[in-house]
Amino acid sequence: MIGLQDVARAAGVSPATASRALHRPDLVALRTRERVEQAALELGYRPNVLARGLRTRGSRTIGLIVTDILNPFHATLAKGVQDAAEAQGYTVLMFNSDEQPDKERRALETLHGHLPMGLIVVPTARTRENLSVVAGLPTVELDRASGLDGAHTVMVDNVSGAREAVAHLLGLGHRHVGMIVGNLDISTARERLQGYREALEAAGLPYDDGLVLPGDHREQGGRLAALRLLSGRERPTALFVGNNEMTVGAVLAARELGLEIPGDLSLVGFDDSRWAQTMSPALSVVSQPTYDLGQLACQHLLSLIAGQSLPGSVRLPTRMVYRQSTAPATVLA
Amino acid sequence: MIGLQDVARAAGVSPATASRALHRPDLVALRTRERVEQAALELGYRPNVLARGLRTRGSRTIGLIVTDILNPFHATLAKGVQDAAEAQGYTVLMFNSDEQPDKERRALETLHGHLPMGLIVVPTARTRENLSVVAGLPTVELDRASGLDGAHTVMVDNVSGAREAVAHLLGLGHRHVGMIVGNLDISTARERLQGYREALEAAGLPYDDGLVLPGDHREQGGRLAALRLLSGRERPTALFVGNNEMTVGAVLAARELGLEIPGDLSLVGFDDSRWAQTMSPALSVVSQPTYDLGQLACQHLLSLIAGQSLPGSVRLPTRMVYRQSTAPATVLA
DNA sequence: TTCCTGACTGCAATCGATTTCAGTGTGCTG
DNA sequence: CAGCACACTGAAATCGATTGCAGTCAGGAA
Repeated sequence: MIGLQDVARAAGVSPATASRALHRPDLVALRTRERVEQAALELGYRPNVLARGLRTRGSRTIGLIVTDILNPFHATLAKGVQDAAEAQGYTVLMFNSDEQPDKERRALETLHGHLPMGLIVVPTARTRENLSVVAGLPTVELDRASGLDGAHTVMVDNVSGAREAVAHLLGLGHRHVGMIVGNLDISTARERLQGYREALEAAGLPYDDGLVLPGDHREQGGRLAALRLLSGRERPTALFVGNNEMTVGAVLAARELGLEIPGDLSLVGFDDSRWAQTMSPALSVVSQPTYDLGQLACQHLLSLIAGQSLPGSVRLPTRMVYRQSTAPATVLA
Repeated sequence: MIGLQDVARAAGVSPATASRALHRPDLVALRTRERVEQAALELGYRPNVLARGLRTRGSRTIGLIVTDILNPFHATLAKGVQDAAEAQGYTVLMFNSDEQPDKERRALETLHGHLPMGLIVVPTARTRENLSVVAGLPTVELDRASGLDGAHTVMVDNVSGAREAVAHLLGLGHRHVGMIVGNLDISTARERLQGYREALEAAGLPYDDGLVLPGDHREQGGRLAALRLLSGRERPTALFVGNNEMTVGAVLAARELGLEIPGDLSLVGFDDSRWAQTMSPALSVVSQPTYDLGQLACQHLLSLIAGQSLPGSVRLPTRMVYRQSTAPATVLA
């Protein structure tokens, strides 16, 4: 490995000068600097990030923990974060928590040893406690809020997104609108449920516990919840599903039960995706600016690292996308 | 930050002994070791990976470069790699090349500074040259072969997968089977084309240049290629598409042209996915053991790092999945 | 000429963990 | 009782880059 030593020797200067030439150009005579730069180039010098990080306690590295990289939503978040980080010369250490607090904790511990300069995390149910592992590290919570006091969060406006979706269904005349909600330990689930309730209230309809079922944010959980919800005697004629994977499950459940969409069942999902566009009928969804969310979180974090003080919480708007999975309620009277 | 110094002081020993106690237990008296372990636990000691890596030149870190994390195929590869790495206590530094040799090169340079112990890369068109940046580093090529001599590769059997898909279409009576092939600088594209040719040959049919169009591995490229292929006078009655994203494009193109699948056009894609299963008609595909591919590549790399010598190339089989996007050719006479 | 200033440069310490080498002390053998 | 081997432990060097401090030198002022 080519070290700064080698560059210095080749340029006929001390390592100290070589170091300064490369990143504090104003402190070095022009001709010296040129010699060093030339030597560095010729030798293909790459600074040893470990040594530098050790000395400066600044690794130009940030940590990212998402809950499920296989979920395109999270993959897109990750891409947004990475692109923004790379643009500023930062490297991202990415981990998966698989929604498991234990894995999240281990990821945090591993991360801690790498001395990252900041952290972006999509919280799990126990992030609030887990974050003590990296206490003091600038941290941004992405997509969800752990509930930690004074935390910086970058999220979408879940309440109004959900409200709009449910209002749309109610506007079509549906009176039994079910919801598959997700794990209520997680802020997005709570907020989307809140939006659902607000829409009902605005329409003067009562909130019915029996129409709201939790899922586990995965396809299987969505499918099971939908099967139960749609097999009851008073089956809902419309369904609002709280995340993308569970929506797949709900579609599969409807097919299993022989329910036509949107004829027998109107469906709206939260978060858009490739399959939501290509399936038939194409799915109406609450679309999120996912990539922007990731980028913004990263920029926010980098500002934080730079010592700027920023508003604690950022909300991006969602956008309702109308496709073919919703239809007016048939009047059975 | 709690350092080894602190642990040593708390345990009343020298840093040297503390270090040994934690990872060379046989060299330290039992009681000393216990004191150190206790102190480490109480103080919440986490080794500084930077310092350790600097000293040992072994960071327990591996690099991973995929071409597009937004593509679920690559996301799945990445998950496989990460899970396998984590199981062995390795941390993964992941980068995206976005299929661009320049970005790949920058990723390699950044990676190099982090002193990873090995590298897994999904090659782009110019990986062969780019790899010189990390010359000497144990490297495994994943999904594709860069063509580098003596490289270790973990791939699927593209030729036989493609052959099987095309043979299926031919078996249904199709005589004009088109292919959207991908960038021929990339080994998977070449191999899948090879399979296409072999299937034609086995059926005694001539190879027709006009039926084979390149795409760029993205949705848009697939769509444009399909539009051209399907707008000609002698339009193919069946289409084999060489990767997942381009297949979406082909489906969209068919819809634009008002072609029914499978009535007017039989379609087989390479690589399965969520949307291939939920779209209607559900898409027949050549399915790949994607997650296994990633895991295997990582295990292979870790063995390499451990100094074992291994077979240079591993091939996993594909599996043809028959769904509803193919039908017998209508006899027009 | 002498002294001073300011622009550069180099020495050496530093970050934290590992590891070589040189002790120290114990117990055992002859 | 002397001598030795062995089991432990600690001092100090090391990895490579950065940086506080001090030194050199040229040019200008007095």
